[in-house]
Amino acid sequence: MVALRTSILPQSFYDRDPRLVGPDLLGKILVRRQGRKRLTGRIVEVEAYLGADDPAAHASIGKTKRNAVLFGPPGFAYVYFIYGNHYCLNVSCLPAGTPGGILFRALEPLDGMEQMLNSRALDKDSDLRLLTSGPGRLAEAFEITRERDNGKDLTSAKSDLYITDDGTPPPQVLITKRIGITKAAAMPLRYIVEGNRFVSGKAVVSG
DNA sequence: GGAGCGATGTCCT
DNA sequence: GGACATCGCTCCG
Repeated sequence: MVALRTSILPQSFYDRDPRLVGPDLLGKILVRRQGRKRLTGRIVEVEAYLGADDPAAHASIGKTKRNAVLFGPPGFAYVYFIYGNHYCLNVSCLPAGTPGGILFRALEPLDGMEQMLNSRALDKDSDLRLLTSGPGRLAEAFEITRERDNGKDLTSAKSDLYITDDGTPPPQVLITKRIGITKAAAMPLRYIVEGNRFVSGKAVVSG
């Protein structure tokens, strides 16, 4: 392994249309810092959610107490609770006043897998895709909750949750329809790393 | 391996 | 009161 320079993605990275931020996030690394230890995972699947023109987006109904982070400055965590069971992590995009965000749907686990297994209540010989393939799963593996993380600055080294670029070359990106929504289901706003086995849903068979 | 479905809390109308 | 950016378990083939 070549030693690569790792840096936190700055606010300017997120101060763009989610359709540009989404594909650029693939290959970057989500980091949860817990004292000396870290949980990390490479981002392999995200979805873009827009504003008033995207009926599937939480922001489409206008600013509410719940979705306020999406209307704030770029680079902040929007965490919501869904189906009575699961948290989902997003990052805000575009300048304050203009809503938009990216939903994190799958990671390839790197560091701290033992703790992720524990958080997910899985045993050691489980399929590792069960750790972080799916928005609810990755949130649970990284112990992400609304109470703890909503509104957190993901561009600050002071945060215990942030996203880094370790210099890995950009992956081959595949664009598809979004998953698990009923409105605006045809919009091509899902971005995945082609062929990566940690992408959620059906295994992507190459060749 | 794939379709069907229940669980379960929060938000908004 | 209904919808919901999910998951894991059944049941069927």
